[in-house]
Amino acid sequence: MTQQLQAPRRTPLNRDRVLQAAVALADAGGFESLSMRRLAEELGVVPMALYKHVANKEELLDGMVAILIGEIDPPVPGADWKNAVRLRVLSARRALQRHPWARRAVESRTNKTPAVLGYMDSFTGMFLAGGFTADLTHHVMHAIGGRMWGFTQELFDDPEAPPAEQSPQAQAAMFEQLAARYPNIVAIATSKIHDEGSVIGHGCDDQFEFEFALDLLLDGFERLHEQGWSSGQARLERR
Amino acid sequence: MTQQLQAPRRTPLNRDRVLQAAVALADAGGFESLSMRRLAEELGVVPMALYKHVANKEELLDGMVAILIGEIDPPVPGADWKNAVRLRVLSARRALQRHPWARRAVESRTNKTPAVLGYMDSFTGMFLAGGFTADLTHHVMHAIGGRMWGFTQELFDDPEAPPAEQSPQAQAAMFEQLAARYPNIVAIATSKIHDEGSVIGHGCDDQFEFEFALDLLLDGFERLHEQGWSSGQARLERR
DNA sequence: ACGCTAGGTGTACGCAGTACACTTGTCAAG
DNA sequence: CTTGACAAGTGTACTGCGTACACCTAGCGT
Repeated sequence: MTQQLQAPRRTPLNRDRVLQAAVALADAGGFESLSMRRLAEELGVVPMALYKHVANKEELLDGMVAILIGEIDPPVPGADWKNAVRLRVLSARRALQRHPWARRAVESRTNKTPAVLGYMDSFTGMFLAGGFTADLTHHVMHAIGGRMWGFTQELFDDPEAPPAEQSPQAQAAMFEQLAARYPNIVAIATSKIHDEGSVIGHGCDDQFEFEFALDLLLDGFERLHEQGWSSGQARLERR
Repeated sequence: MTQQLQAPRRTPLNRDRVLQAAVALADAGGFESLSMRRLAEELGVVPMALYKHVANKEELLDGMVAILIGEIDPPVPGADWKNAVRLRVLSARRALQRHPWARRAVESRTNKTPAVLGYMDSFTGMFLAGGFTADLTHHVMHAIGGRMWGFTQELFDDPEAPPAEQSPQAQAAMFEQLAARYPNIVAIATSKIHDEGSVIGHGCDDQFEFEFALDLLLDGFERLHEQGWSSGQARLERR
């Protein structure tokens, strides 16, 4: 009785609702905009209330990463190792793209929560199941590194915000200057324009770039695997 | 006269001294410990004084990255592209290791300062000089991504701080649990122990891992280059 | 002698994370 | 029905951060 009349008596918080809200907040406003205070406000609660459910902000981030990992597809059952890995990495990549904050979160964490370990373990298992030696698997896991998480250092992010309005000759002058200072960058940018009939600063096909590197690595792994590569032998062969 | 008697009249700050001090501070205390206030204190000056020399903290970080880039060796003149790239990346890696804060700094920045562009340009030039097409060079630059900076996402960082003192049977129980939960990770860790006669948590040979992935990529680049690879053709061939 | 300017100061604001002491609603045991 | 333990939420306060803005001051060219 007292309940429905006065205080709306919102359902109490719990760890999961806190994490979900944090994810939603970061999805909407980016990694930077996620603060304990804003999160609390979003949940209609005083900041310190959150600390009944997560120990501190670090743990909050760990929990968010765990949610992210939960969204990555498990290995597809029937596939050979190469396809299995490929599909899974691309699934991870999609998850990352749904949650742009995640790259920063993963980078900032010294990953060793159960969720992270579980993901890495299952990932490792794909190579072992494919007949890789533990040795090769180990190095391969290192090599795939960040890519396992579905991202790479995006180098050519947004190439120089919209050029603002500028007279054509000013633009040409600017271009001259760029070409003088960074001839090689301009060379490859120019070749792209030629291929695609697009304007400067068109941007790259991130997905293509990502798969390019991924497949290069996977092909390399395959070759080593077929050759019975081992790290001991490799060490000896190093100049 | 007034000078040498009273106020010690320290030499005035300038942008360079500020940046150098910032680098020193971050070297000593890590990325997290670098704040404008601490930096000012280190320089014997009030925080706001720094803003006469750098616009804000972002610019400070950009300046620090520029210093870092300055420490990377230029391309060695005589070498073929592969060696040139390899040596340069390893030089970048050494610079990164001298300045542990740099990974975070580079990650957090949306790199397009002149220093960064200059480095990328010169890097690009190594491939072009090696006879790579602009097309291949472009994708290769993406693929080498973070590695160009001398780091990769270090996944297995410090594997579980020193095990603390614990009874042998407690340790064995712990191991059982780990093995049950993360069988694959344990499998590769165990194989490493076997090879090297070392204890658990020995850690990885980061340098070896780094070069492993680097060479895998470089070999891949070489193969594509020899085959006259082009992205247009590659797109067509994708399933 | 004078005022401009570059470099340094002081004060203050809003935001962050979180320690610590408190109230309050719920429910099981006496 | 009382009680008192406990989990959830509150309020206040502290420290540290980046930095806006007004001010001072020494040294210089005119």
